[in-house]
Parts: sequence; structure tokens; C-alpha cells
Amino acid sequence: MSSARATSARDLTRNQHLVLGTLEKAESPLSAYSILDQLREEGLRAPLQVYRALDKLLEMGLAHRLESLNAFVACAHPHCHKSGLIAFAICESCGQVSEFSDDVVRQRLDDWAAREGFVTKRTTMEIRGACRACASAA
Amino acid sequence: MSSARATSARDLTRNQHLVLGTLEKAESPLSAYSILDQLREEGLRAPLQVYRALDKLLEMGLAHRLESLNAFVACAHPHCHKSGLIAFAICESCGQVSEFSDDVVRQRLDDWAAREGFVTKRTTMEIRGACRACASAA
DNA sequence: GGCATTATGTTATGACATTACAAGTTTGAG
DNA sequence: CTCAAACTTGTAATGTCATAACATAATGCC
Ligand SMILES: [Zn+2]
Ligand SMILES: [Zn+2]
Ligand SMILES: [Zn+2]
Ligand SMILES: [Zn+2]
Repeated sequence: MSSARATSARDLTRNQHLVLGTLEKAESPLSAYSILDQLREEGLRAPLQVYRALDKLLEMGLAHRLESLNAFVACAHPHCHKSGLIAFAICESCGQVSEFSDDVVRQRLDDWAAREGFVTKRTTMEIRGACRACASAA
Repeated sequence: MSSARATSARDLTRNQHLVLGTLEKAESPLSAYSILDQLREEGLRAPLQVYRALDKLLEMGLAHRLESLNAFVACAHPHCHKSGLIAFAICESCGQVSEFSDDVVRQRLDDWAAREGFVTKRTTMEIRGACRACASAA
């Protein structure tokens, strides 16, 4: 099998496909358990089924984990993650998440790491606050 | 009462003092439950006693929460948090945490927020990897 | 004292994540 | 084809992190 959709390195399994679909339809980050609840009628029953799918999706760069929320989102830019450092702005009012990157920031952190001899494996950067719409509504 | 130690705005309560002391003695971030375990002999019994103390310590800037670990550390620079943005480098091998700040990074994020109309409340920035000692040992 | 405010103690519960084991699928060597 | 290795899935139980709800005690102001 395996026809068109070359998502990344390989095709998705059924569970991975279901989980990613749920994340893509959502307007806000979802916890693993709320993903599970939305997929009960598809036959999923245990948290591990979701966590296993999420692990692979994170590896492939198709989803991200928001550490400050213990929640997950589908990647907003599946095709351009060259930067290597992604930042998230999370609206605490409406839940919307914006994904962006900044080469200057990446460079400054790389410089710091080089000076300190620190070998970076992964960086998380999360800005919490209110998006334009919610900020002006308040 | 209340003599010398003007930690911040006010003196610490007994529980706050115990929790902060535990964090300061630790060489790595501690979870709330491991703080609790270390304070059983001081009379603490329930998670909430620790979480309440931590909440106040975070407010006062005497401790920080590491979102990517669900753990807490004592602040390394209690007297100079003017920058408003603190980054943490966490060694996944030895657990050591370095706390630093970078005005250029802060400025870039402020600029992004200004462009987007995003009102920032709080920013977390955590670099995971290996410190110099552990990286060269490996 | 009387009353508001703040800190504490205790139990129960909720939310997030993993361990351990069993069973089914796929794939490819022989 | 047959068998076994490698991988994926299913399930139950457990572990870890955090808060809700309620009761009690100390503190400070009038
Ligand atoms: Zn992305
Ligand atoms: Zn919003
Ligand atoms: Zn600090
Ligand atoms: Zn180290």
C-alpha cells in the first residue's frame, strides 16, 4: 500500500491517524485524555493508545506538546521546521495557540550554550497571555 | 518579631520557610511530593501544604517552576530579576539547572508580541540537554 | 470582645502518564 | 509456504502530579 500522502518518513497507523485528525480539528490544545474521549466511538479505550500515537507524532514533528499545559496541538507548519526552535504563544482566554520561530532568539540561545559548553537537545518556549482579540475584548 | 532577613516583601511562614530550605539544599529540581517526603519529620503530611507554600514562593520570586519537569527549584539570583524573562538550562544527566536571562531574547519576544497584539503574562523557556561536565563525560 | 483576614490541617478526588503483560500483524529469510 | 523476529495494538493496574472542599487556628484591626 502506501500511496500519495508522504507525511514524513512513512504512513501513519490507524491510531496515529485518528489522534492527528482529532488534533487538527481542535481549535485549542487537547489533553491526551480528552483526545481519548473523542475517540471512544472509534474504538479507543485506554490512555496508552493515545500516548503511543502522540509519541510517534511528536517524533515525526506532526504534533507538539505544550509543557505548560500538559496538552498537545497539531503542528501548524508541517513543512518548515528547519529553524529547530519553535515558540508558542498561548491565549489563556480563548485557548488559541500561535506557533512561530525566531532565528535571532535561536542564535542567542545557541551562543549561550556554546559559551557554557551546554549541549542542547530540545528547547521549549511558551508565552502565556492574551491574544489580540481577547486582549481588546477585555 | 521579624528581625533581619527581609527576603522580599515580608517574612516567610513556617511552611514556606521549610519548603524553601528544602529547595535550597537540593542539587536538582524537586517535585512537590519529594519535598513533602523530606518534610514529613517536620510535621508536614499533605501535598497541599507544600503546594500552598510553593505558590507563595513563586509569587515572591524565591522559587521557580520548571514546566517541562513538573518540578521546582529555588531561585538562583533572588536579587536581580529585573529582566522579566528567565531561561533555564536543565541537564538531563545530572539534574543541574542553570538560570539565566538574555535581554536580546526578551526584546525579540516583546517585539513579536507587539506586532501580534499579544499581551504577555508569563514566559517559560527551558533548554534540555547536557551540561559541560556531563557532555564531556559522555 | 467581635469580626475580617490569612494561614493551616485533613480527606477525598481529579488529572496526567507509565509499567507490565498479552495478543495480533507484518515481513522476510529459509 | 512456514516460521520467527520485529513491530504494533489492546488491556488492566499503577504511579505521579495537582486541586476541591471543608474544618480549624492564628493574627490583626475596630
Ligand atoms: Zn510545528
Ligand atoms: Zn484569545
Ligand atoms: Zn530566579
Ligand atoms: Zn550534567
